[in-house]
Amino acid sequence: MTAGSPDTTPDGALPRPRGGRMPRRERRVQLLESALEVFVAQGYHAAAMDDIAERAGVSKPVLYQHFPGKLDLYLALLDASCDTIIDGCREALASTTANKDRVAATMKVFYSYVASEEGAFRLVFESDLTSEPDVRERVDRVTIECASMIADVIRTDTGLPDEASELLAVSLVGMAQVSARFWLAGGGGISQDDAAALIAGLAWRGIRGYPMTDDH
Amino acid sequence: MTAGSPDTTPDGALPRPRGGRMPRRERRVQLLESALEVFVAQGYHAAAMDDIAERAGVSKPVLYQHFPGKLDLYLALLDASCDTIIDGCREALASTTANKDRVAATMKVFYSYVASEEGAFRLVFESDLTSEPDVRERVDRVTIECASMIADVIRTDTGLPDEASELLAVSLVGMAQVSARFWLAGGGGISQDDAAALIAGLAWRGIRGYPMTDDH
DNA sequence: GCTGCACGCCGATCTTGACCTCCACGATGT
DNA sequence: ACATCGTGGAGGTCAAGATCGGCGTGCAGC
Repeated sequence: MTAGSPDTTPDGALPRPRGGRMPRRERRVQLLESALEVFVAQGYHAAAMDDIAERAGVSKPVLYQHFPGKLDLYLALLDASCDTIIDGCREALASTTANKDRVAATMKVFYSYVASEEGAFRLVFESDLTSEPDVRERVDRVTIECASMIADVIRTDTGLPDEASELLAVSLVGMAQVSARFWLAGGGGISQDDAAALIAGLAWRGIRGYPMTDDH
Repeated sequence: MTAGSPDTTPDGALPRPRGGRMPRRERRVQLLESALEVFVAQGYHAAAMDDIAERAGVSKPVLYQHFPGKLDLYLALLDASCDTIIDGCREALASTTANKDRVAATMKVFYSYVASEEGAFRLVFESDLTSEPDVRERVDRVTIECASMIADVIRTDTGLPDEASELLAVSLVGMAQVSARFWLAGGGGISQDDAAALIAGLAWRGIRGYPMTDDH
């Protein structure tokens, strides 16, 4: 079994002779970490199970002992990432009752999610497997659940009908996720906090402009 | 050569005996139309050259007579779709000097682009081939060029620094494209014009809130 | 009318990458 | 010594991109 350099496995651990093994649960966690790195770097289609196994420093059958198939491995990671951003959004909205602060907190959550070291957001915002229904369902659910929480606030405070509130909420989610990804790709001309505050300011100015008496 | 039903090719034309042929330029146009239908419906990876050939009512070697490979076929369609939205955005911004109307016109363009019958926007906003550099470059260029045009207006009217203007512009682009796609998927509870106007109103309220004296 | 050529076309096949599995090995605990 | 567990070298299988070698038609020239 080849290693990247003499005496170490690809992740820098000491070489493990045949049977140099881990408890099953530790191995599963390690495989997920390696898989995430590969899927984030290459996307689903360009990532081969060979690549993932190599990154984990194991052979391919080990992957199949823990996951029924490649798609299952991907969905396990996607689920975790979806939960992260949905939970974060919920917590941000619940963290205060002041709407201006809710907007700021939510924007901060999106920027932190996109900025996180392991890049799990790419499985949600930049998936190349959305033709697969199980993936599409999860990716859409992120937008729908985040928007739904935001729409509840909009509806309560503006009296706008459901469809309008939902569409406004979705556009705020779109603003957050597209600008955060652009900020990340742009190499940080603005700090993360300043960028999040800037876009939160735009969002707040926009959304506070809907008084209760407004109708369209 | 089999057909979907007796006496017709898949596109409903009468069967063409061997040698029933088209001039080269007409054939190329027809192949592009068929390819677009298949890529839009299935995405790049799930679309097979067999599928495209069958949709066009020809054999696979005919595809390779007009396009060096699958990726080239996809890029030809992607380029056309990118040009459509960039040109539309430019025309919308140039159509008036009133900023409020610029915002409305640009939003209308995004909603019309997403609503268009053949669904070419999916190659730009929902591509599953962004791990391929040639695709990534084009898809990013749409966001960057649209945002750049919008940022010029923002910078001129607010005096905000370049990076801030760009980021605000990108968030407006994100708001447009994500809300338009959500509106399309939602089955039209709101009319296209009402939806575009609603989101344009949010955008306008947000962006007009940056007076020249504002600093961050 | 015949022949040769240009053009557009296709059935069959090749090639290859990658998902997934077979069968057996080594380490560990009892 | 044996059972169990975690593991790997090797390879089966197949889908799909791409190509080979040749065919049929229409037309111009003789």
